[in-house]
Amino acid sequence: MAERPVLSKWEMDVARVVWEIGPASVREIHEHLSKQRQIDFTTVQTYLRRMESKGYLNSSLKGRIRIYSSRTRPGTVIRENVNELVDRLFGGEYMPLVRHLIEDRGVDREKIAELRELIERLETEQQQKGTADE
Amino acid sequence: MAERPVLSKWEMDVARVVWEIGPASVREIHEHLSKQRQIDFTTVQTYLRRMESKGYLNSSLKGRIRIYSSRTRPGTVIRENVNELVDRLFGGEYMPLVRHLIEDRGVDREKIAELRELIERLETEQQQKGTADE
DNA sequence: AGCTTACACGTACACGCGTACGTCATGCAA
DNA sequence: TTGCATGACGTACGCGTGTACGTGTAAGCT
Repeated sequence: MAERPVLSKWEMDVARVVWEIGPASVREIHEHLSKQRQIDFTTVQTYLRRMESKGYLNSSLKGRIRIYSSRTRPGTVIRENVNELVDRLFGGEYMPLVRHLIEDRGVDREKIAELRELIERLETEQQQKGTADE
Repeated sequence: MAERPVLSKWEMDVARVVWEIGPASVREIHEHLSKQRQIDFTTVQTYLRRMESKGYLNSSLKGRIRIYSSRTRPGTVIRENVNELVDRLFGGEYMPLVRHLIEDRGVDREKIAELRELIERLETEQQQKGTADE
């Protein structure tokens, strides 16, 4: 578990783009981000540089163009961030967050079905582990 | 929905204490926090000052002691933070986060029961709304 | 060959945050 | 009544972050 400095708010957006489009030049990443918000080319460049030095990205020169690629999988970064929030806001317990989410946001039929299916699956997995114990 | 500057990482911890113990002096809050981590009295004082100017706290002098109390309910702040994270990491969709939480952390029997109960309840609520539609 | 464009890279700068010191006033003890 | 303790409040400082400019250089166009 690499001990990385955290990604800042906006760096995270850059990371999301890199995950989405894969290894890419600054320009490509910038173009992608520009669709979502006004942001300067060199600002993106700075983000990428910093993210590389933080260990989140790799880069190499292809000709005179620098290509950045991700060193971290989305799942890892998401987990780190979610854990952080769960610790901070819910004292490390994640069920209250689950509860908050579905109570606060509300669920339609579709989501209920999804949840139902999910716990169905988890229960059978659980049972398999369970039979070993008893 | 007051447009407040966000609470920083550590300010959040202070907020949690204020929510927990209610209106309190700097010293009381500092003592509470000290149990969790080494932190200077005046640092807490600075946090409280800044949090008041951000609109999260009220304060008044009781004699020569300043008493801080919360202007915001935990639910509100939690919601803001969770929304922020859901936007940033999951593009605004909260179900992927629910999924992430229970898949990543795993659930024991107890939690499955809790979930089951929760969606049971939601379903009946849903149904009541549903009958109006059809 | 000279000019323009595109890009890398160093540098900058203001603001927020985490942390704390120093000063001044006030209340209590001797 | 003269200290000492306690607390408020102003101030500071370094680091991270959001943002971008300026300079140098290489590639392509004329």
